[in-house]
Amino acid sequence: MAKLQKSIDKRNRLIKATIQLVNNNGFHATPMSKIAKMANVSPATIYLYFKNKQDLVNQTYIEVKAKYTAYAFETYKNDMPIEAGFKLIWYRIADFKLKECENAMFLAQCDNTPMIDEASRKEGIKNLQPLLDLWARGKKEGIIKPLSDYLLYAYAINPLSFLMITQKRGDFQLDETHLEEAYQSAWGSIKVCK
Amino acid sequence: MAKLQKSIDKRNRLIKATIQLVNNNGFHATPMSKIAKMANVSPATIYLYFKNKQDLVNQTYIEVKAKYTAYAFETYKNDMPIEAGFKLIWYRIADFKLKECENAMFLAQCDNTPMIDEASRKEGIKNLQPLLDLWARGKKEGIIKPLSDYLLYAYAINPLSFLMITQKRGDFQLDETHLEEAYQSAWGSIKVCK
DNA sequence: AAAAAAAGAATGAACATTCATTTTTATATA
DNA sequence: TATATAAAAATGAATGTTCATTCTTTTTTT
Repeated sequence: MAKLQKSIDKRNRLIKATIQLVNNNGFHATPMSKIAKMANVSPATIYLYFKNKQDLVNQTYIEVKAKYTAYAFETYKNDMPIEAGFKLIWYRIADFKLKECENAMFLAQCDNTPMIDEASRKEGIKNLQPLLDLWARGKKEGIIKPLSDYLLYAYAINPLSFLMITQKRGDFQLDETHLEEAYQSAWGSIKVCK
Repeated sequence: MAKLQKSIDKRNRLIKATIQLVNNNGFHATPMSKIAKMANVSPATIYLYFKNKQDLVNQTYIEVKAKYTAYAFETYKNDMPIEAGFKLIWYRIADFKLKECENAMFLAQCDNTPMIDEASRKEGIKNLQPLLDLWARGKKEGIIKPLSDYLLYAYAINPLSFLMITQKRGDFQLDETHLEEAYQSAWGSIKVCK
């Protein structure tokens, strides 16, 4: 147990270092040697945990994506009313993007560059199912516009990534008021207008 | 004239090659030698046109951003009615993102990674002024929600980037119908609801 | 005392940038 | 107009560095 514990801890430090360094410098400008140093480990040790650099970043992506969706759906029950359920998930996602900024920035970079394997990307998307189910239910009930999931995601969820990035750059502060406004815009863009 | 013409042509080829290679491989996985080869030029020649690799990518960014905004506002007049003006600009932007996919993908990658200098990024944003002016006018007239420009951009414009990327990945096809739906979502998220 | 984990140093490839020449272009002269 | 020459542009090869990965040895665990 002690051994396994130690290993997991080391692995976590490597993943954490990868996130921070890739956020600041990008994937290819992040040398394995720096990751090792930040994780207090020898460069060679990384290869005991990961096959190579690509594998390290793929696994990091999958892990962060899983953490993200776990957080998003933690308190959601799939029999909730549509709008309440959506609001809950939306605020959880917003929360994650603002509080777990490091993780969210990492995902944004992965999702907008060719740095992640196609397979790992697919793997990461799976966890979003509960939201897609909610939308399907909402469409059936005539509450949510009958649009492609991609369109719904583009308008209801993705703007949060943009706002997080501008916030991280210091151009803009996303406070409580803004958050409520953003939610209204998100809901306004996907709900059926009466 | 012949000489200058030739130079501009070479510079254009270098910028085009940079866009294509960075789109496919990312900034740091794109060697100068490959850029040179694709532009039919010696590696050393690049340094006659650009100070170094960072300068090359910065200038490419600024140039593409300028092309993007020029296209967006080409037919817009600043005395147009709010909704008509917005609709015009929105469709021009959509058009650009779908037709000039290479250019748009490049901008998306630049805007979501640390690959561009802060100064060049600022430079690129300036050209967006006509849209901000339109929004200011719309807010004054009570037609557009009194939100921060960043929020308006996040909901009205940025989703197009996400849709373009998913389209490029082949996950989703953004046809005429979808485009109309997307416009309705965009306008729905920023217009004052009556 | 054997096996597993970790380490630091070594290896070899890739790369940005520069250097020494060559080629092209522009200019001046006859 | 044709030729010589200076200047500019372009080149391929060289340079020195950085880096991912592996190798050999040491340390820790069982």
